[in-house]
Amino acid sequence: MSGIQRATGMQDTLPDDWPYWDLVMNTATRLARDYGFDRIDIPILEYTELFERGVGTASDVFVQKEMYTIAEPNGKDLSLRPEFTAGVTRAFLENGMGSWSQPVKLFMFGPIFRRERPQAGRYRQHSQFNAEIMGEMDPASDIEVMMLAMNLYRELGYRGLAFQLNSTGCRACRPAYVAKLSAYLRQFEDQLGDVDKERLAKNPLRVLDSKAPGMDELLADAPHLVDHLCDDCADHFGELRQLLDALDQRYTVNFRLVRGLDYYEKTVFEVWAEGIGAQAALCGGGRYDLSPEIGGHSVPSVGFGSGVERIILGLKEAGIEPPAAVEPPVLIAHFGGVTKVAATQLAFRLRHAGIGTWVAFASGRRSMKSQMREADKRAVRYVLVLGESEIEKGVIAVRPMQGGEQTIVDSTQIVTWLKEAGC
RNA sequence: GCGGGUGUGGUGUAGGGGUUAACACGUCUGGUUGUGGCCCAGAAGAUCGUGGGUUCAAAUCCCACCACUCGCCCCA
Repeated sequence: MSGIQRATGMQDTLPDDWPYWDLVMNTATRLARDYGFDRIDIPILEYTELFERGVGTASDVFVQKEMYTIAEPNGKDLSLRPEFTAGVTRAFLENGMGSWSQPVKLFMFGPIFRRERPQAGRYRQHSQFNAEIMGEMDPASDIEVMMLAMNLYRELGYRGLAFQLNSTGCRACRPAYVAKLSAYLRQFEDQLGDVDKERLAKNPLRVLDSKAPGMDELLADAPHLVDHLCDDCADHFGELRQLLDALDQRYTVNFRLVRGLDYYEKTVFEVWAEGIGAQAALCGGGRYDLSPEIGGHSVPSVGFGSGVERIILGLKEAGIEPPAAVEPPVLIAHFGGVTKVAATQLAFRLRHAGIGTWVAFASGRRSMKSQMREADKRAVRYVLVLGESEIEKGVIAVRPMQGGEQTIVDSTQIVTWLKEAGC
């Protein structure tokens, strides 16, 4: 087609998709509230500097190439948020949440923007469900966040879910490990692809994440980060695993799980499901402390983000159907003129009474047959026929569309009648 | 930013140089006096992604671009 199209990587969410969105958002909200999380909304636009200092320290690619930035006359550029974490951390500090009852447990929904190449389950604008526990170091808080994600997918009907778990250590223990890993990888440098050679030079941890063929063999004897944790990180990880075991949760300690945003420390995790193209991860999360980066005191936090479009894609592939949207059970047919006026009045009377109602529109005359066809396509339960003769007698002809005899109902009784019929 | 695939009415497809671009589904109207689903009749709707080029002639051949799509990078 010609004319203006959607911008690259943007999606229209059509009416047929909304049952899925309702299902996901309602389930997530209910679970989050059961777990003691409160909803927060934060701006879609923030000063670019926030992301530069928050996310930028971890992933310069994000900030330099993947953010949508709007130049402002005063020089304080704004950017569409590429993730939630920097924004909630800012909101935490700005609203003095450090003086609320600790920890602060928040969840949020909303669009996220990243200027990357679209592919299956990945868009330039996508919506995330995020949950964060802020101001708490206890590994039990890691568990709550992880279980919120897992149970969300379970309740939605996903099968074959698995936790992928790792610890990325902390400032104290990670550098020594990275040195060991680099030394190991340099032995095989000539076997690495261009991309991995560059990673080895810039950020060796990311080589672990490589999808290049032959990496399994190459990394077979690579050192594992979990074997090189400091006491603090090792204790945290150990307790986390104990708790997962106590909850009978299956998980894979995946030494190659390295999150792209490496502001994470200690816990990192994903939940994997099969069949979403190359995007197996339904969510990604972990422990972080972004607050010092943006000028605050330490706020140890743990959270995750989950892409709603990706969740829905998986539901569709698994053949999981959401409850159908509730459509009006009644359509009013008329013959124009005074009957149109009466039909319009009746429609609003029914709607005020809480009965969903369609009215047949017609700028001129319109055959009963045409209106009945419309009623059939709209799958209503009753057609209320309102013509001259009905108006004269003060009645309405009620035609049941799913079988049964057409009946005459007194106009004053129509609401009661429909309610009793279950509308 | 890099690579592969694809681009014909709303949707799914057919047509592979020659006057009115076909089919199915969908949409709308009608099938006598005010009544659905089946059936019948009819209508609307595409300058064949865009722009160049070759040719007497291009939806059909060539080039470029764009979009969509799958994957890489990165990530939910």
